[in-house]
Amino acid sequence: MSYTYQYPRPAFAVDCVVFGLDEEHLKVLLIERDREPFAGCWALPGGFVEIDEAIDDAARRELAEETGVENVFLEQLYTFGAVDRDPRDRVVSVAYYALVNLLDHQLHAASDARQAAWFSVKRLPRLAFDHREILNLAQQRLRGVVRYRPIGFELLPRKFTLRQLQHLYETILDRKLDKRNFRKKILGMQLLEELGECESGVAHRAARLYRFDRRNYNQLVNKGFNFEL
Amino acid sequence: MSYTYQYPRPAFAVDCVVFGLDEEHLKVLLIERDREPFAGCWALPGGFVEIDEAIDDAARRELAEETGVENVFLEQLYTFGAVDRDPRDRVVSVAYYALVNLLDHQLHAASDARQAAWFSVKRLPRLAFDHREILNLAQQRLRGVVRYRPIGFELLPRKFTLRQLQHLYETILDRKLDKRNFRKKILGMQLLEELGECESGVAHRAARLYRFDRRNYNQLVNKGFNFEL
DNA sequence: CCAAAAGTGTTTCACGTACACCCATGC
DNA sequence: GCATGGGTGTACGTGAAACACTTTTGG
Repeated sequence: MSYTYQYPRPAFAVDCVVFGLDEEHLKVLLIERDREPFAGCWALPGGFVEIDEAIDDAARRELAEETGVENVFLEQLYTFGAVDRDPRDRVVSVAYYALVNLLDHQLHAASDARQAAWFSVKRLPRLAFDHREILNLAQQRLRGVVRYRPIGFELLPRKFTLRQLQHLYETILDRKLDKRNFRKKILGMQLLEELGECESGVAHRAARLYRFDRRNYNQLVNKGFNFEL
Repeated sequence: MSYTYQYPRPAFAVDCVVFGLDEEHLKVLLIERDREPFAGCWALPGGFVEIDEAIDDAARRELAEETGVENVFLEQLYTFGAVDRDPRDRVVSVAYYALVNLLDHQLHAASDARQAAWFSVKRLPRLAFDHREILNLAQQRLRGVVRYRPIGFELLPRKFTLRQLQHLYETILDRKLDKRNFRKKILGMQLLEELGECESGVAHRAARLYRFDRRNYNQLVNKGFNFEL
């Protein structure tokens, strides 16, 4: 089966930069490619868009197929279309970034990925194609976006402590924050619902658990509220 | 001549949302389509990307071909890829937004445009395809971006008065600003070079002319400065 | 001389920032 | 009992916001 057009067309792909957070680092989900070009090289999960498939859907599908990750926060990042970014053919790729809670997802490599694994953004292997450039832009976007939209929560479990939340911002923004000022500010926004529970299994005083109150956030936005770290 | 591929491929286009500013309104540059679909309908300038052409280059080329507008500030906005956004065929379009000084550009409709004209964003005709959606997103992006990047200047002549600059922000952000506070803040940033000249031909006291000091802005950024309105 | 916009300072208030100690828990 | 992080309040300074009058120019 083949398809013929009057003018040549680029191939059309998606790539996903999936961020996760552990106790130490900001991490990104990579796959080891099973095919040429760059077979054996680490790369962003992604692949070609089907002809009857919206781009966002393609990003979610490829992510699920190659890594097992599903139902996550996903937004378009940028479209990369340098003529020579793929050695085989002209390939235009719409890059997405996703935020997930690391522990929620069992990784299942499949499709044309040999394996899928988390890498610290500070210790990355060599990446295929222009994926390093895509990743850099995604990290930059993430830094910009967490400061004025409450999406950092996507990286945490549904119930989390203020310590975890502060650690999240410190990791992404790459600077220390003052504990008292952070708590004052974030609690003052009325976006966190205190659950009346505490964490357990820690070798120190257990911290209170909170969750992001999306309903109240939406109401506040309607009244003109702007989240800002 | 024709081109054959193993899998079907979307057609691949660009569209440009070109903003300009006059004494009254924020305006956008539209073309009247000469061909089906939507012949006779107003639309964003744009067209198909050549196979050996970077996407940005395609946006600039189409803009020049269809409207005569060249050498402008142009950035990628978003990629639109709904399956049914074009009735003929699957077409993915990378949208760009551009900022120009209205008076610098003589409009020359050509290529597949019958005419090109400026429309106030508050009084728009019906637009082809999903161009209204693209335009809305562009306007939203513009509002977001002028507040923390000094790109508003792209909409003004090289020499401008503080009045014009304030009017620009009031128009884009759609709210009144306090004259004294605005002047204090913008002059305090040391981004404007006073030219020692005044405007002429006005029926009131002539205002001083300034220009944006890009060199100094770049230096300040290197020292950690962040523009913020 | 009238209309129209240019240009200019001060006060007030909110918010960001800096900073240190006691408390609860697990081991 | 000790190590580890949890949790809390205040003082200071900067910057945003509110606000009105005089000056200049063209017609």
